[in-house]
Amino acid sequence: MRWLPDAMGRLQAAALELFLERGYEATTVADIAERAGLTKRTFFRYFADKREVLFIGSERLVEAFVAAVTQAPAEAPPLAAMEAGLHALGDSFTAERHRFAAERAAIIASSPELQERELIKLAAMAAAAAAALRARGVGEPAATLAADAAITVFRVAFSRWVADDRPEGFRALTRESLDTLRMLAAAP
Amino acid sequence: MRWLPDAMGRLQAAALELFLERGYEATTVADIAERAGLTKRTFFRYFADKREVLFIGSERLVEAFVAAVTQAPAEAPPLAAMEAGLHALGDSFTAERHRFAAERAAIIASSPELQERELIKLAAMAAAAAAALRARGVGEPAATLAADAAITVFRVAFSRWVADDRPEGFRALTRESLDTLRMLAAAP
DNA sequence: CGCTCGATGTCATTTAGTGCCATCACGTTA
DNA sequence: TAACGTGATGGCACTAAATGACATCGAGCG
Repeated sequence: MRWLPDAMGRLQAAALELFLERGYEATTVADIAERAGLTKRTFFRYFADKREVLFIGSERLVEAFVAAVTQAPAEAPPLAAMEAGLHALGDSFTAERHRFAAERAAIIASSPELQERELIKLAAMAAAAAAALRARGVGEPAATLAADAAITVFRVAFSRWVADDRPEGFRALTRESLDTLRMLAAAP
Repeated sequence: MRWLPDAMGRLQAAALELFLERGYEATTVADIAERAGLTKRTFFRYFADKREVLFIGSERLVEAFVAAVTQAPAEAPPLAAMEAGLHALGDSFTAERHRFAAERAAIIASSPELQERELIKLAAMAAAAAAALRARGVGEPAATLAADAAITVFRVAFSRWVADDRPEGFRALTRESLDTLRMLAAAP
């Protein structure tokens, strides 16, 4: 299997299969590499560590988010700009990807180690979003607060989207969550 | 040093010293145990893993938070109850503990591994806070959103408190951050 | 004194992760 | 066509985290 194309993709697919079959902790990196027809050493050339095989590509989400925030109308208040970013993210969560997203989410939910990694990825997204807000002239701590709040909205919307058997549109879920947050903040 | 009292405290002190001297990654568990006059095996009896030596005791913060939320006036809206919880937390961050908190925060900031652990501890606190809100009759997703927003406020307030050479009161910082969040949510 | 029990030590083992160098397949060039 | 260079992969050795099984120590108690 050496020299077959798409070694990284094969490793990702093998990892997903094995995590679903035996669980994350019961799967060794050597197992994954073997199923992909490669070796442990090669696995660590593509992924910084065992968890990363489930998270690679998250930079593209961050880029999409930041781009949408940057392009939002200059007059848009911080949370409105964040909403634009969230909707850009939503474009990645289509009906076709729902099955994969749900499987991946189930694996992550089964392991604290993986939850940690997910949290730091979301924190990185929040940091990038806060930087984009600052570039729009938003000061601190407003930028950090708005960015973190937006990521919270994203987490809530995403978990609802994943849990739903009949996935509704992601946009509607984010709008609902954001509205709820606004109501909470408006309460005396 | 075997049978000397407070093995756990000695391990924590040794770890903090070594992390400050050499950095977290350059310190092995064997190093810590040796300085504490114990062995690696004993370290892992007190702490689930190497990172946990910096985080043990966080359950007490969670308890204080939850207790304050539970005891808040029944009519208090969700974010007001969260504010009560945050102020209860603030009681733990006194001027005497400022030095320790700053050193600990600097160590955590130096290592992604430790940041991951901190994030999951905060997530656990948010989950407990959300459960406390639900017990007060708050529905979902409002409970999760309010709890996560409160933790965001806490993070902002805490980082400002730590960074400050002349530590102001923690209460004032949380109130400011919460007010900023309310303003953001109120913007069109 | 001898016993029991909790805390600690010792040893072996698995696995994640990394550095170093060898090897392979492929394209380029002479 | 043969030599060469290059990027991807394998092989091997090594460190350190983490865990299980079992031995040992020290203190209190009858």
